[in-house]
Amino acid sequence: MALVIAQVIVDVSTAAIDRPFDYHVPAQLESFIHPGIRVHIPFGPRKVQGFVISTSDETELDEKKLKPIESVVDIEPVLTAEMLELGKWLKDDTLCFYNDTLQVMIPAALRANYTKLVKVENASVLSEPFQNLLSKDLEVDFASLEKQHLIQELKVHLDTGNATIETRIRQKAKPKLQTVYHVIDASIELSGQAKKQQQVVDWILETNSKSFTIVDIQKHVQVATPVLDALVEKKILKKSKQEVYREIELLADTSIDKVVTLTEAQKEVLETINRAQQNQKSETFLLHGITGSGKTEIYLHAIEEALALGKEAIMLVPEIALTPQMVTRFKMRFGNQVAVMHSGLSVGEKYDEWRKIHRREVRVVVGARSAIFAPFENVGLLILDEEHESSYKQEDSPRYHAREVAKWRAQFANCPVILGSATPSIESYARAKKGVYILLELPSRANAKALPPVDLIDMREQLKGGNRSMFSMELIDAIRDRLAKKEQIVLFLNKRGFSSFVLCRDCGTTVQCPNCDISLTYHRMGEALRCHYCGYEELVPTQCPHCESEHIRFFGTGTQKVEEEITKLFPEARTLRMDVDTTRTKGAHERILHHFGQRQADILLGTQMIAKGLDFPEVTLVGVLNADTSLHLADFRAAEKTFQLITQVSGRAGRHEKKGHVIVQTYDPEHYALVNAQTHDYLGFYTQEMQMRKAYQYPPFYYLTHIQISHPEVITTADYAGKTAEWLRENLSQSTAVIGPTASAISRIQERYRYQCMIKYKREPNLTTALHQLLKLSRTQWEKQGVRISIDLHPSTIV
DNA sequence: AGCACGCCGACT
DNA sequence: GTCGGCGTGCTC
Repeated sequence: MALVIAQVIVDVSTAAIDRPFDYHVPAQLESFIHPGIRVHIPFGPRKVQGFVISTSDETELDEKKLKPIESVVDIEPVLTAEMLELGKWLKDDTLCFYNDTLQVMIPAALRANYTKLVKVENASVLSEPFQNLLSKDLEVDFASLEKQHLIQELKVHLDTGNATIETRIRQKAKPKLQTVYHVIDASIELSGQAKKQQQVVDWILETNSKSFTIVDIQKHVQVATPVLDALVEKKILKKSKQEVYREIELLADTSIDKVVTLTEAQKEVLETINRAQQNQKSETFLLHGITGSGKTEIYLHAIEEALALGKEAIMLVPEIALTPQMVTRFKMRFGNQVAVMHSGLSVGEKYDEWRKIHRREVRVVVGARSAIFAPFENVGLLILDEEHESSYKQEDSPRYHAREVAKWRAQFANCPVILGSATPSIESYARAKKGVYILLELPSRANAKALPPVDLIDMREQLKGGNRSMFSMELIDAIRDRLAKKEQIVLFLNKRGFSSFVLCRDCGTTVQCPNCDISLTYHRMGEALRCHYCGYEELVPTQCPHCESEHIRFFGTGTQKVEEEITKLFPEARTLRMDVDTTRTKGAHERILHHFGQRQADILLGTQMIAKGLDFPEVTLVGVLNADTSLHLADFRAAEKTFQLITQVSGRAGRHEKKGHVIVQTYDPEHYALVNAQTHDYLGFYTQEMQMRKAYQYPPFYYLTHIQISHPEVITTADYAGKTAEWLRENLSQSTAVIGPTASAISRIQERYRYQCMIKYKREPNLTTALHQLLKLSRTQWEKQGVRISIDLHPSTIV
């Protein structure tokens, strides 16, 4: 009999371990071991989990060196063959380890949790605190012993063999189980005293039930589990556990899905896409359609085509656009054929949605970034709505971009990708112009409504005129007018790169985070100051920590402050505020929008999260309070982001019968990003922005790679950043520019100073090889000094 | 990443 | 004399 060997990627993310390890497959496991199955394996002195990536009947190693696989974690593979391939590509594309890319493709619930567990033979010889920690099967967590300073004592018992240590591998969530009662024999006689039990039996006979849950019966008979258990005891019922999915709450809004007849323009676009689907062509379409042009309707029809062809579809939307409105629309169209994945779900809920996909119970997935890894095996269509959104890029390792993953999967599956947006990213539009993508345009609104007029209000003029509030006279008048007409208003506060902080008016001190070089952000809730980078939190001081002055107060324009001013200006208006503070709890997001949709408020005030996807017929005024904050970021995409933002919010006004109006307040009304947003001129903006990108040598004319060096001491950081730049200049071609090192915009995060280098290049065939060498150099020589290096091959924001 | 093996200072 | 510090090197 052939010797069976499995190649395993071990769940340890380190360079030295980043390769397959061979394991012997014991005979009794042979039929279970397939690529994509996870296994428990001994690794050195410990036990870990790993992914089987392939099997074979030979090994290059000495056979006797192989250890056997201990057990399988899964019955069915959690990763398809495609995923194993995708992971291999993705690790090279993002410069991370194979294990990282495989882990990112499975739901968090399945990722292993390792705990060291101490088992004791004889508890009576232990000290009292030690005994108190033990569970009833004489086990205790190693970490809790450490906390109680019982390691010394443990060592003694490890030596005598009275205690042993083992690693326990746990999963974060399990399938939810529900108790089901099955009827065995309802004809058994009950004693006259058992009234409740009799009621149950009567109900069973009446409805002729074969099985039911406690929830089912409680709708008709008031019973608790003891009664049912008594019936189980009498062999009338039998109890069993059954897997159920966690129910995801949806505030149903049936008005959303009306069957729409497509316009000629929509039909044409759809036909082009469907042709690619039918011909199994892996093409990338850039669907450029202005807000309200009916892109979603095209997605829905294209998905229908995919389903008709017997294929599956994945649709990505940015996190904040994954509104209940959007989800409901999909649920109404595709019923229980859809799984939904977004960050609002608990780990368990995400796991359940993932299992629906895994078991092929659904054929459509709507979700945020990570839904691109939906384990379908017969994908026919991939869609990224709002393709320009930065949330498609994961900002920590593996730093993947969902757009690139989508294109890879499309090529693998021979199917099209649709990138849709009203304001495509400059890179994507440039690619479409070059013919790399196929450009599809929807230049007018589906209901032929004109885009709303946009007024740019120069806030400098307001200031000159003596108006020091954050509302211009024009905006105040417009709000007053809409309130009188009982129409709704959306006010948008641009908070990108902006937050409220505490400032001492006497000495000018701002309260800084002790770990990061950044001002703490003021949160009214709990009167706390929080660091947005490390989570540090403290109470708002009543005295300046520097000069002890009591004239310390928070500054900056938070949504709460705007809300106060609205109340002052318009006492009669009902305002809903939507920001990180009011949407922290589960479902809060949905509730606020639902209330606004039900017209329980006149004004919806919010940040980024209200910029997208909202469609309320009564909204006729959109106000942008401060267009500038995103304009002056130290980021080459600042203008692009501002243009996109203003265009997106403007699209919220007057989508239906009533005419809309947009007021944008700014200190820089001549800026091309704002002027082009005012005239709804994407092409105009694109043309000017491309000139800037060309002049300053930014993407899409040049590629960028961002390298960050960090260390607890500033001198060491600067020193190694210099070494990095020097090394890059020596090892990259002449035409490639290495910029820096410079201190990062946030010079310290979590007690580590940060310096960065930027590589600008047009063609650098050896880039990844060189970067691998740099990483190796850093690992072997710099890491000992505590220097950390992180590389982002295609940075989307530069902070 | 862990964990063991291995070589030099302060203690019963 | 031993206990224990953390440097180095390996994990199929």
